[in-house]
Amino acid sequence: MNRTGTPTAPQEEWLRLDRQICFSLHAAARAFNGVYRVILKDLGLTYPQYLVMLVLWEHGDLPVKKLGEHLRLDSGTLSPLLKRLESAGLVRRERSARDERSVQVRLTEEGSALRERALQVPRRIAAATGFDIEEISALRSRLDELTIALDEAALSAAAP
Amino acid sequence: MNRTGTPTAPQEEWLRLDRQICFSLHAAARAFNGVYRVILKDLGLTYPQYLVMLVLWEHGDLPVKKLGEHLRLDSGTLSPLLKRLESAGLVRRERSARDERSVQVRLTEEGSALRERALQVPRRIAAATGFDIEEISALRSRLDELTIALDEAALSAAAP
DNA sequence: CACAATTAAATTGTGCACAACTAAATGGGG
DNA sequence: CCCCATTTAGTTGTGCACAATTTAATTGTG
Repeated sequence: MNRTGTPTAPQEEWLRLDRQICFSLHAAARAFNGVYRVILKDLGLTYPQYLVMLVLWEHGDLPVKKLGEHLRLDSGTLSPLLKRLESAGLVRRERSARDERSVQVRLTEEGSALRERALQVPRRIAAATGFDIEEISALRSRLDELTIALDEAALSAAAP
Repeated sequence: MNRTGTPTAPQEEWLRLDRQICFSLHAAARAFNGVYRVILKDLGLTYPQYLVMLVLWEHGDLPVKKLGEHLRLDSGTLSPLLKRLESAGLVRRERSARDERSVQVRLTEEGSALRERALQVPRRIAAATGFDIEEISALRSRLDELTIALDEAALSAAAP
């Protein structure tokens, strides 16, 4: 490799590197998932369900559409997930009166109350990473840059 | 926050930060997945299938167990995935003669040949990230550290 | 040798991600 | 005012991740 990032290594080498980076990200996401799984078991939440609850706790009641924008998830993922949160008694779903296409997701008493118990989660996760808050922030920034770049690339599709 | 990484922010603030880091990683993994999906469509592979093929191209034929160790995946995930790769004609699965519990995964001619077409994938992915090779390597190192720490934490389980 | 413990795959069941499609409500242009 | 494009949720089908269980082969130990 050289300082400009222009590939000089043979393609074989690139294939090996590709395995490393895509595998690393994949593995890290699953490792995170595993730690959350353990810690969230107490709360009866999965990791994606926890993400939904975090958004609702932060922003209050939201239509499914807005929830999906915050989380980059579509109704294909959210509809069944919200149905499970509803049968767990944490949210209610109500058709909006103003626009009958829209479904408002509302925290129940129980859903709001769960927030108190969730307050200890981030500390435990941070402890599990062994990273301090600045390292976490730095990594987060890198990942966000990456996500933005990748989303753009996915839009401009599959040109070689 | 302060320079030691000791939390001084209120728990409320931590909840917001937690949303950010776990969300960032989750989103980055899915964005990566999306770009691979587009690029791998040509090859008729999904992202996890591509990971399996990369390991086989690099290490040659392997038993399911070893494959799982390289990828941190168990037979619950690999068995159906390998079945799909087999019906796509890319691998064969054969019970080992020496140890009948073990199943050897072997590349077919077609599976080996696919490697040639895969050689262009990493360049296209790297282009999509917009990162140069050193940035990618640095990020990879960070993620690997994170994965190791998280795996350890998951083992020592759910102590508050 | 016999038998219990271990190991390797596969299977089953749950949940998430996403593409493709459907259904219903909305809103703007002729 | 009516029709049609758009918007919002939901549904269906495929594939992955993982826990729990099952089956079969192997290994270790008395």
